[in-house]
Amino acid sequence: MDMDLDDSSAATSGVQKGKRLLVMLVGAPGSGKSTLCENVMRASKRPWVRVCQDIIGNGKSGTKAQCLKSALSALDGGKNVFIDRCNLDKEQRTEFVKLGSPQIDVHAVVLDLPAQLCISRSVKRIGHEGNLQGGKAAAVVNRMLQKKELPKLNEGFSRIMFCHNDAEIQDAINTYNALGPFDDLPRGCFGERNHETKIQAGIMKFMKKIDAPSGTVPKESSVQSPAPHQSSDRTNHKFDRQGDGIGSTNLSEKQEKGNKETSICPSSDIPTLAFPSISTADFQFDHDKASDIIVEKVGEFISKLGNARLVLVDLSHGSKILSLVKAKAARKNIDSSKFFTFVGNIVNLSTKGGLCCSVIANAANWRLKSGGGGVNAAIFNAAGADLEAATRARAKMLHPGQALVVPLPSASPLYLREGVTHVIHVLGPNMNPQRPNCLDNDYNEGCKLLRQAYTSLFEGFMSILKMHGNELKPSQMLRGSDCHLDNCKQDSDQKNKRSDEYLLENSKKSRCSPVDTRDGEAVKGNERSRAKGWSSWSQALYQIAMHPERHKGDILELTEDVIVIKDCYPKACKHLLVLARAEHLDCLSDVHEEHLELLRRMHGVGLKWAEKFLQEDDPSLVFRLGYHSVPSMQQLHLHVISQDFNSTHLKNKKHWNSFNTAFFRDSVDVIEEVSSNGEAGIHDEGLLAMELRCHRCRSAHPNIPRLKWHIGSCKAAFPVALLENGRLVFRPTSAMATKP
DNA sequence: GTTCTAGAAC
DNA sequence: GTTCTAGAAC
Repeated sequence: MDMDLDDSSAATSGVQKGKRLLVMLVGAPGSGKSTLCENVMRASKRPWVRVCQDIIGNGKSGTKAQCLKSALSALDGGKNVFIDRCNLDKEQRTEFVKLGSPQIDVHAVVLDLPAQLCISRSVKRIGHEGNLQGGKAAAVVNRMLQKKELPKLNEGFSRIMFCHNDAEIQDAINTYNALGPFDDLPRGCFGERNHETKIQAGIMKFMKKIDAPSGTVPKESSVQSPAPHQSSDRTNHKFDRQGDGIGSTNLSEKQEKGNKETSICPSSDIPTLAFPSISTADFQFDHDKASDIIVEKVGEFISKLGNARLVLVDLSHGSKILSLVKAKAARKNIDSSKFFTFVGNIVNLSTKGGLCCSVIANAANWRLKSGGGGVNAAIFNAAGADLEAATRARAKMLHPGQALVVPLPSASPLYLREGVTHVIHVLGPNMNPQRPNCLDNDYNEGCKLLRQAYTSLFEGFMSILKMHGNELKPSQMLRGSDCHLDNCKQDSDQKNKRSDEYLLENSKKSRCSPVDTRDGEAVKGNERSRAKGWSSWSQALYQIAMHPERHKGDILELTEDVIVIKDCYPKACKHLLVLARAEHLDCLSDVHEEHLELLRRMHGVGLKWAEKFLQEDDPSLVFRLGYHSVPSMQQLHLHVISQDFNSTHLKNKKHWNSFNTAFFRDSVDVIEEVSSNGEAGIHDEGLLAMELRCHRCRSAHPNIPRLKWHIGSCKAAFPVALLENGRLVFRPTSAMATKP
């Protein structure tokens, strides 16, 4: 037997007589996977082998391929196998699941414990097999959990057991310990914490296929639910559809019965996006211009949507925008079965209007918050708190012209009642001086942004179609007498997939600063900033870069292409900014190959000032030069900052993490990346919320005062990564001071 | 970006 | 009670 395999002492020589099991453990470091294995292997009546990637390479960390080979060999040898590795995403699991066969059941046991608990266990442990302990463990666990993708039955598992605490882990241990050589465990998902159980019960009832697992099943057993079903096989032009007079079709009795019993709305086979007219209500955009743009954009996208439909919805029968769009669409010969207008409330199109739309658009506000009035308030109210949370998890704000696709949580009333699976938030241009970011009647910019908004919206819809398959016909699964649960699950899994792929923004990049938030106050500032959403306070550096003559007292150095100033709120003993003087260069994401020379000059100037401080002020200082991935202030600026971080202005986590996580992009790396890739990597703003760690010894600290107290005395060497490639600048005599 | 402050954490 | 954070307002 290979060194990586720990045979169960209770059944070392045993060979499995009945079906063998491959049990994949899924969980972060510190979740208790190895402990679970040990406990089962100690007491089980079956012969088990543990395949652990941390020790598979002659007692050291090995590869997935080695694990696969060992697992296969153990299974062939008649053993049951635990795959003891994190297996946190589907890709990591796929190859192992393929080892399943009629004689080998593949199970997953998910140790879905709180991240904090896993982190604290990982940080504390010593002698870990994979050497994941102490400081680096926290970062690793955090990173892994961010990408976590829980297993689903349709990956090929016959059984998945979710454990959320130690008691549930003990249940899992008992379950496997109790298994005799010929015992089987019930198939399905057990202990999953989501809201889908209720729906499943409804669906199962509707399908008359309730079939509770038996035997040693934990009583909370459930199976995954399909998404709300599109259960009608015909279109639903039932009530107030405006326009071309296509006849209405009433829902069949069976569908209505099913609908009533399951609380799931009937709908058509045809994927449909219902959207309100963007910007024409509260944002007071001219209706004639808006209707031109709607028809233009619908015409552009309709052919790309396959069999999917677009429906412009408005509450009012006398809606001017609907009439205009209807007339213009007819003149343009847009296929009225693919695009039509509809009078109704967008949050009850199915139950009150008989029009089933799996996707609805929301005329959102920039904060992506509920409230206000009109469609935004209606959708957030109808969808419940889950939509707010799901939205929040994906983005905190929108800029005019952008859209954000949000899969609607399955517990949402809008999902359950109306069959809405996705909401696409869209922010259009504002022409109302009483609302933020008013364009002051600038219809050049307004039309551009409105076009962008519809492009973002329709592309968002296309991304949903692409992901879920244009051709899905869940209605057949519901109706068909031979409907098989696995098919339903597979479909549901596809429909329920939650992924960042849903994020879609038409704007070329995410803007770099929050917009002015004040209702009723138009944002002043230059044209470009307004389009990008820079608010007045965030334009201070831009103003200096463009008008240095007005800021003579603040400027330390002025050249043709750069300006050096002191940071107004220094976060360290020495903290300068080197501003680029180029127009249209707001932040790192604007930087491309043509700026390489400028980047090098900025670096050179920054380095010169660091060396000046080292020679003339304090030779013990250490400097770092770099950019914030997403700056708060407009105009590309290089930070030259000493690493003492001794400043009263350093007050919060964001301050610290903006200089001490990957959010801070070292100038040398930026130059290298732009040189080789044409652009610099932008790192996630989520890094700003990470735990506080000393930049030298990497120790974690609970709050800013404690961290500052620590860094005041920490003399540990800087991490190796910072010492490489001239990322840190020491006094000139140091061998480490290098130029890129 | 900062300031202010409610309320969570201690 | 005080300290600290995080979100809103600017």
